[in-house]
Amino acid sequence: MNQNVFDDPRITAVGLLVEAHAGLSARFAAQFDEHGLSPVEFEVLTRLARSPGNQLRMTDLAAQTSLSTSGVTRVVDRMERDGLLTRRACPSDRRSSYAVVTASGMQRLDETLPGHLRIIEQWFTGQLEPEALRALLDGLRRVRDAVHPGATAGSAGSAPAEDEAVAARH
Amino acid sequence: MNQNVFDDPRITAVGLLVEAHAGLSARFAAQFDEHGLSPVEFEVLTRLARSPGNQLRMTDLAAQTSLSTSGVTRVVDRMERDGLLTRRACPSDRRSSYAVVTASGMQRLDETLPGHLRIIEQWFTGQLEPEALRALLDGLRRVRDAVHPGATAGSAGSAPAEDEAVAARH
DNA sequence: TAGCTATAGTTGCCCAAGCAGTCGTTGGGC
DNA sequence: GCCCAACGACTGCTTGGGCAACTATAGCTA
Repeated sequence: MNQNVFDDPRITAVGLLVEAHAGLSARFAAQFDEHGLSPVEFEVLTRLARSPGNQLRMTDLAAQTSLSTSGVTRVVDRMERDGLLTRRACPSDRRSSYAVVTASGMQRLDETLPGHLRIIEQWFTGQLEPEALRALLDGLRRVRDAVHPGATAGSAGSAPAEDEAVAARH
Repeated sequence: MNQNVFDDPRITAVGLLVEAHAGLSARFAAQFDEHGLSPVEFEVLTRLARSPGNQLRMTDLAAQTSLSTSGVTRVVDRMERDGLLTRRACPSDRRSSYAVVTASGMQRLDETLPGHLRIIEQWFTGQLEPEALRALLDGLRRVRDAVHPGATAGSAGSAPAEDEAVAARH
């Protein structure tokens, strides 16, 4: 077999993206863990916290996260059990329910966020000069726009503001 | 709560990285699936195929992939069942065994790789002019070097050729 | 208003993977 | 040569998450 295939610059490029992502994710996970949160829980918490009223319908939450609706049901189960979230009935549609961040949940998030930002700074954004960082982010944005975050977010319809979120604005 | 925290450029930066990665991963997974492979299986196959003799000891394979040793045991189980791999006893150390790619495994890989490269080209490298791509990869490399892929790979010792790619060095 | 279809959420079942414990093997110290 | 700590692989147990089936509600159409 053509051994050189694996030296193809395209393979290398993907390798870099994957490794950078994996490395950062590991750092994040370790810090979340210090605050008793899993990566998904942190994601859920931020998504809710940035939404009006600190709440979101289960489906919308699923659309904004990396989870399926059944996945959301279970994460919310756990987080409700841990007191970070509550379910609240939707007055206008009895099928729907909101996941709402509790005071305790907000507090947990407040405790976690500063460290999280520090880690991003330390291992990601702070690694590059402003100009190089800008170039990196521009590139990522173009790739992101191409592959469409639809895979992850793409909640068509009711999602506010075209989504975005852990995403990008522009 | 300070709503603006979520507009922090650091959060946005991470969002871009995560979404670009997730979007690409989804495309890859879909194409792998067309060839009856999961992402892990593809990773295992490439790692072995690029190693001398198309083989690697279980532990080294684990070190080069995103899996634990027990994870490797099971993936290799499945792939052996499917005829893509075989286990071979290590003559010099009876504790170790090699995972070896079979002819059928190599063929599967050959069928899969061209499409994979095409997808990388189409959604990633081909999205940017050469200069912008170079800048993106430089940035990724610096971040990767900082977070050390050690978290994912870190196979000290016997790993061949300093590797690269989805891997890590020293 | 009766009926039909689409939607929101939950649950049963399954699978993939990690951790920790086990067993056999090895190699160094003496 | 003997002993013991370290190592390589595998297995039991548990956890997280997806898909598909199911229930209840909405809302359109006639």
